[in-house]
Amino acid sequence: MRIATWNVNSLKVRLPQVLDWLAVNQPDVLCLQETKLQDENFPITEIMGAGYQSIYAGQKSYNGVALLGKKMGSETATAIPGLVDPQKRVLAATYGDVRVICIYVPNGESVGSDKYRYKLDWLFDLNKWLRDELIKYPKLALLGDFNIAPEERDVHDPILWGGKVLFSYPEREAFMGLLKLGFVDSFRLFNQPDKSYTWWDYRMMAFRRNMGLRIDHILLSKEFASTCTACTIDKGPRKNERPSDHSPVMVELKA
DNA sequence: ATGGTAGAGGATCTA
Repeated sequence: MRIATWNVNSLKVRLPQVLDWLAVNQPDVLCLQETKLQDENFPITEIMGAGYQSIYAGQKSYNGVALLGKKMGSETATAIPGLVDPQKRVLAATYGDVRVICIYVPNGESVGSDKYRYKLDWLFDLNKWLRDELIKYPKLALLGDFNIAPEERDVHDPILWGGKVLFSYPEREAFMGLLKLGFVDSFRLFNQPDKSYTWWDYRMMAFRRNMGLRIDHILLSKEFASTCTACTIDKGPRKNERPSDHSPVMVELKA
């Protein structure tokens, strides 16, 4: 089984790249973030043409998440239970005995801002919800754009980024809080190239200079992680014309 | 101290 995540920064612009990527990589489930599409505009027909079923939760202009599956998912959830939030950042569905939770964690803007507070509160509510989900679903994948670089080696310049949003201690503690629930960072189960990142700013030729951060993650429940055979970042799409600023990440799992 | 780019939508807001 293959499960992948990709922040596409507008599915309208990136649809041809997503269809190409699906054809080459054939994931069983692809999680998308920042679709920036209202539900009535979701390209279900084009995606069906590539052999995938769509589940989506979108809004105008911002945010928006989707799950593309070779089979249709069930038990769909479009928000953290009990959290009233007009921002579409969560989408969960069950594929066979596998629970997939796609998240687009708030960016946080800058440390100390209202959006930063919202991010930390949101992460607290996510943590609370996932305690129950882990009990309910032994095979659980939590993946998406976390907007957090957990460790120094996940940041091209940890001195420059020290204390800044995406790498501040409260955010990194919230990430560690998810690991403490029993999730495993699948990327670190394997030897990886040095300076592996998933996001590069569009500005200052950051990609060419590999000035990136690893902020897109695939966390697996312990039982599920024991079946994981690979986790890879695909830098290819970031080299496309009109690329997303994020690269896809994918895990492979035994049977 | 602040710019640089991209996307949505039609002036800014968000990232």
